[in-house]
Amino acid sequence: MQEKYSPTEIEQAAQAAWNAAKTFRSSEGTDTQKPKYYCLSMFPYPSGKLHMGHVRNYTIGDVLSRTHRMRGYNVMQPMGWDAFGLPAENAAIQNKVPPAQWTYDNIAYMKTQLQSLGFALDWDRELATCKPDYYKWNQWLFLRMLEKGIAYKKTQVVNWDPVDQTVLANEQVIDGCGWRTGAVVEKREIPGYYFGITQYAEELLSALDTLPGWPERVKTMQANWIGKSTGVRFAFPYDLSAAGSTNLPSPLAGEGAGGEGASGQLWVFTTRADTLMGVTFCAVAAEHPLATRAAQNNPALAAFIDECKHGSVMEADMATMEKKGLPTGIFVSHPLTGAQVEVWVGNYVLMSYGDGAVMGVPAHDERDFAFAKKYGIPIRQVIGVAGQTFSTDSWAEWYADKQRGTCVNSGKYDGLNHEAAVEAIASDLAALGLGEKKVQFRLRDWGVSRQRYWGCPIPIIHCDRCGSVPVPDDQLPVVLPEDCVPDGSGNPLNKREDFLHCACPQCGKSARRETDTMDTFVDSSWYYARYCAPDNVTAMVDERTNYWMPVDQYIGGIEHAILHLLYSRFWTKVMRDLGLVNYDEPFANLLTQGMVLNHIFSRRTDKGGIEYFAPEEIELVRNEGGHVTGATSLADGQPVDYGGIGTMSKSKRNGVDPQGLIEQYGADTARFFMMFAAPPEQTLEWSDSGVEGAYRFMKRVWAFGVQIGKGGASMAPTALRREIHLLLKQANYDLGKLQFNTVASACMKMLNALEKAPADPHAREGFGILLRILSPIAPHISHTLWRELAYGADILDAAWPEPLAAALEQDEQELVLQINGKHRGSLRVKVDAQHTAIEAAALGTEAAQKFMEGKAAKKIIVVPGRLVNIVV
RNA sequence: GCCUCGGUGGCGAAAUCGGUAUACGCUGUGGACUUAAAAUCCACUUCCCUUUGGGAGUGCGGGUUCAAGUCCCGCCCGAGGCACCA
Repeated sequence: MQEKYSPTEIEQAAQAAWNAAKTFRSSEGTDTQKPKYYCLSMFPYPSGKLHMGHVRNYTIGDVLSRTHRMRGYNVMQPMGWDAFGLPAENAAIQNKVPPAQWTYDNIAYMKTQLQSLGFALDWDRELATCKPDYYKWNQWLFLRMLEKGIAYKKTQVVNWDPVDQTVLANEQVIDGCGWRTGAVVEKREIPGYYFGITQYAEELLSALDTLPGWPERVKTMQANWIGKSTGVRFAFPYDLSAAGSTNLPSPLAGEGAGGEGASGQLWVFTTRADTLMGVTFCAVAAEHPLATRAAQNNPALAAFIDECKHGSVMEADMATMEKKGLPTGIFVSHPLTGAQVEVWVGNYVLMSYGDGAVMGVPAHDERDFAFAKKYGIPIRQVIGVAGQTFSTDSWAEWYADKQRGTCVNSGKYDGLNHEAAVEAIASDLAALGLGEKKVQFRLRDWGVSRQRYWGCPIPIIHCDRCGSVPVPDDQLPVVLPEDCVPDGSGNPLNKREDFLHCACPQCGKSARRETDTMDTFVDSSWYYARYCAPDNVTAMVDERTNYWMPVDQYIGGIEHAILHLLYSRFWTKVMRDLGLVNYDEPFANLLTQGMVLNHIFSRRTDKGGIEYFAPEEIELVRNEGGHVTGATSLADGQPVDYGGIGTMSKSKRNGVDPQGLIEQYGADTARFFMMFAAPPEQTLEWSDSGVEGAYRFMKRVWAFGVQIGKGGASMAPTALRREIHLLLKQANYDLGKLQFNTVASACMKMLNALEKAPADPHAREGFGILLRILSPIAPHISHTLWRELAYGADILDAAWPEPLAAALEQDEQELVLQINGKHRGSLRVKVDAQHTAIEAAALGTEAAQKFMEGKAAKKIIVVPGRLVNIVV
């Protein structure tokens, strides 16, 4: 055994041994005695290099995999590549390399990085979503969903760059302008395919209760996203044939929502039907038929509608922009009073949400209040709270209070509370045939069409005679050509005659292939199921999937809390309903790791885009307190904008490559430091100060192993033995909480204790416990020392240590002494001492005598095993 | 803007059910070893006060309690998400 700790040597040897023995190959049912444990970390996008977020993610998964293996589970931990996506196209634009080649090169390099970290991965199950044998099944399931009506076609609104004549991703829109051209982005409606996730809204919401292994915050976020609300959908009738505002209400006007005829009904949804008597205007989206109609002979309105169509489609932009509106001159009738209500076009009303129209109640909705103040629309109070005075001068929180408010100025509804008023008004609307109570979801259907090259082709053929025809199953997969090089001016598939040209499956005549590809969230919605049957060429999944699924522990970034996790849950339910799998939910337990953050530096390009700088390309400017305030480019010495801290990502170029760390200190140090730095769920601002400490610890573990020898053990209890077992108890408790930073601490505390008593008869037992607790975090050094010190053949086959009750026993314990809640000393008592004895002992202490100042004790609180508080 | 989470020494953090705030580590300071440096080891390291002792203290302001980092109310700041980044 070498005197000196040499990580490169022992890590390469350990990894070679694992590879040769295929140690981490998993198989189903070979050992039916063992419960299965499917441990899955979210697969990476092959962006080029690993970053610290990956190291954190995959080390967490590895710690859990190795711990469960030692605890006797049949473990599977696979790895693959989320290989389709936008960055490959951006790289192609920059370097003129085909996305396929760039992606495969990145996968090859990142695989060597993952392997050098010593993860217990079953590489036999590796998959990449850009390979036809994987995405064939995206296409196959798409066709099944089309047959069942879960997939369908309708128009979608996209960001359109008028200069590049191309669709932009939200990420490519900066302050409403195209990232490369600087042109003001337009909203454009184009056809696209959707998945009917709203058909599953109710189950996606209620089934959250069947997921006790998910963090509450993730379930709350998903529930809010699905956004179930009970309200009233009702109509304002209108008749435009009688011009002007004097037209009489005609509640019996023609049926149909938002009809385009002269008469019709303007439908809206509200959760505050109790405020219906306070409606003073309606607002519709720029694309609403009534807006279109009004604009026909109103040039100012037409111009405003045009203006509404500029800017991005992002909700965050919509919510923060200035709320603007313009009256249409069209009046609709209040469904209950018949009063005339003017219709406005509002830039904040979305056509894609609900009916594309809302009622305006300025007195009881903060946004409507601001809108009404701005445009001089009447404000009519219809809700009151006892003791509060309403004023149209400024908004007050209670105006929208559902709990305390009751109806006022509302005729027959006066005095009713929120619920009673909603019931009464809903039933009156229903009697008129103008509305009903309705459950509505905020969740929208999932638009999956992307006007991009590097993705899974949508298996549709367009025929002039037959229309959109599904590609027959026996012609799947529709293979994406891998030699295209996008140039930023649209999808290169549109120029590929060999891809475009095909025969119509129905009539056999010449036809054109669909060039849109699928959202990459489709790829990641079922990869976890494919890992279970990666080699099946005749089916998407098979019985092995039902053995392994659901995933016992899923680990990934909190940024995926809503979209990826919700889409995966939806996809699972679709597969279940198609009879492909027998489980309802894909992920039994979920650990959402906090993001690893780093400073972001950027500069505006002359066209209004943003150019990011990597940390190694800049020099930091700090203030006296050491806080980063700015930076300059090393290349040109000119200042760059400091964007604060944010997630490490390829696009912001602020990722830190772990390679240097691994080469300098070894994988064990990198892994240990990553686990030690913070608890997994917490956001972590990257800093490598402290890596030295982790490395020092590894060296000390090695040095202790070198000098401990192979001596035997005695049974006599010692202080060391008690301390080691106490730390072990704590470590096992923390492991159960997935709090690995304190497990790492426990390892350090164990070593501190061992170093103080190297000659203790229990030192060898204690070191054996330390090695096993450490092994999931730093597997190479533990593997090597376990074998060298003859604890056993392979530490992976060793039993996980449990604390011994005999080692923890004690007959005295120390209690904290408080006087009036202040810490004043301590006292030692027998473990089995009665309360009265403890009280007497406490009162007899010197500290009690001193701080009670001769006063009598009013009350004595004894917390067993912890403290005594004397109140005087 | 909306939804979710977080804020504890100079820094990363710990504190299990409301019960000793700052474990473990980093940095720093002093010392040992060395011709010297590195490495290693030892000691100290929340702040304030004149102490051998005492006081304050977990983003800010209130509250509940014998006792609050932990529970309640109101703010401030940071991060994640907001449906075409993944």
